[in-house]
Amino acid sequence: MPELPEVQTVVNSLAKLKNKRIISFKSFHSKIIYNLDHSTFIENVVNKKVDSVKRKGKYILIKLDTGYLVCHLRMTGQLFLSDKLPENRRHMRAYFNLSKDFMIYNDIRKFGGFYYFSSIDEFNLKVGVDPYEKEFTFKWLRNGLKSRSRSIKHLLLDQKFICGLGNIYVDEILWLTKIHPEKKSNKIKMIKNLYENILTVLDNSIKHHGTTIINFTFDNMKTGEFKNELKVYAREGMRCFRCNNKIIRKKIASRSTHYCRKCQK
DNA sequence: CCCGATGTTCGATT
DNA sequence: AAATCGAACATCGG
Repeated sequence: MPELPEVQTVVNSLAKLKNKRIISFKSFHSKIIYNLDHSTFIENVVNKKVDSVKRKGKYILIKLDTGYLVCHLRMTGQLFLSDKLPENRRHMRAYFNLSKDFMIYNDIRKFGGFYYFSSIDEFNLKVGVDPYEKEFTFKWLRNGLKSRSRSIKHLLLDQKFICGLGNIYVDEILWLTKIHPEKKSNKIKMIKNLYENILTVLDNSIKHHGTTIINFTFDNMKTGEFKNELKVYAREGMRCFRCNNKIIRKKIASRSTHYCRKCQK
């Protein structure tokens, strides 16, 4: 579910986590830690103080005294701060006790979870370039597209290339740039437009606190309003805002893809 | 009731 | 090497 704008929204909502200390960790789902066994994870995380909360791609990076507590929300994860444990704990998979309050992790589908990395280099192996990093330049994108021949939809979804884009925003960006999602990346002409539109779409969505279709929430059940700004995603059968043609939906790169056949070439 | 679909990622198989 | 598929899991709608 959450892509870069939603994860950024969650990171912003966790600002108060800075300088708090993790007193204890409790989990209710055995696969919640991806890269360590539970006792090793707890040894590394408990009694550490939070230095900063940032994001790379779709990962939430919580820098501790030593090492990084990393969270990925996958499809339905929700991470938020609360003074008390919620009444409804049906989907609560874990929580961190922060002495005065809690950081709670809910996840309907149980795909998401946590990592601990002792160094950021170890984490960085998992992802490519984030659109908000200085490495993300027009020239970098042009070289990346020219040197590959996959469909642009597939390439933009590849987290080891650009990290942070997912199914909603790739469809939105390609619609805005008038690029057909199956176009091979090395044949694309409007790379400058594509580069600018990646940042434009992400900026706009972050301003609206991301997109809530069904499950995305931040800061304990607040929802994102970018849903109202979507131009193609979830608009199958409706009219294209640009050319009035019907928006179609087709599986591309194994993902449900929305586009306008008439004005995306 | 059963089938398909859901915003993600990983690993196995073509 | 790159594309495709299923699996991880819960829920909802047709």
